Amino acid sequence: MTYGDKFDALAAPTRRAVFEKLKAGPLSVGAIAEGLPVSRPAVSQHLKVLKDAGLVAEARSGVRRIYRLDVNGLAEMRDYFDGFWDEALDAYRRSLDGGDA
Amino acid sequence: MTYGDKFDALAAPTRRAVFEKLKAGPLSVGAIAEGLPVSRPAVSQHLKVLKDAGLVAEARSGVRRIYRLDVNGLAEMRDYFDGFWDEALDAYRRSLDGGDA
DNA sequence: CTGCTTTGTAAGTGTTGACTTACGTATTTT
DNA sequence: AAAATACGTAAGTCAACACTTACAAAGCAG
Repeated sequence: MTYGDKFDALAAPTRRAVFEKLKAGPLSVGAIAEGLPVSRPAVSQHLKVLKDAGLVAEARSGVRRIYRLDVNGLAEMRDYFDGFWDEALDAYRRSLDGGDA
Repeated sequence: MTYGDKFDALAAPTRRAVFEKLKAGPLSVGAIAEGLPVSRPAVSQHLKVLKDAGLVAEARSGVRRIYRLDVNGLAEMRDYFDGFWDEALDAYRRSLDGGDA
């Protein structure tokens, strides 16, 4: 549930493909696996990692499990990244001021 | 130089530590390695990955090499993430409209 | 209740990669 | 020029992990 887990979860290309498929909306495991070049169990394992990282959420619907993006997890990651961005820009401006004038 | 390379570069904890050290400003390789629980060559290897991913830039200064964050690479990653965020929110709102009203 | 569908999990395998030590190279200093 | 500093690179090792097949569980249809 930390930043590191999220970056780590998005590192593997297949897992990123799973994640991006959910951009369009909630999907069942089978629907996610369709078109991907890996087996369905592999997709299940990727979904577990994404869920543990707080990037996706799960809902039962009969025999299916519907996965969707976790908006809160996305917000956390965006906040972290925005903070990083601000600090980096500050340091960049300082380096221009003090270092080159 | 793509998004995937950037996420992959930030997945490894040590490499993320190297990256975050550069938030405060440019540093030499030795200064980066100081305090980290890995050898200096390991830091060199991490810096190569970060540089290939477009996240850091290098400058020679005498016998030292000064590394700094690559603002352009950071901007690319932020843009990708913002786009993702927008699409995800759209899909989220659509799912609330059509699915639950 | 029996069978079919959908999914998660266990166990095993192969590859990737993070790390180490040893060495080569370039630049500054005396 | 010789020695010292700061760094990158090569080679090897060990653990992590993405993936597979086989199996178990849970819900729905006949």
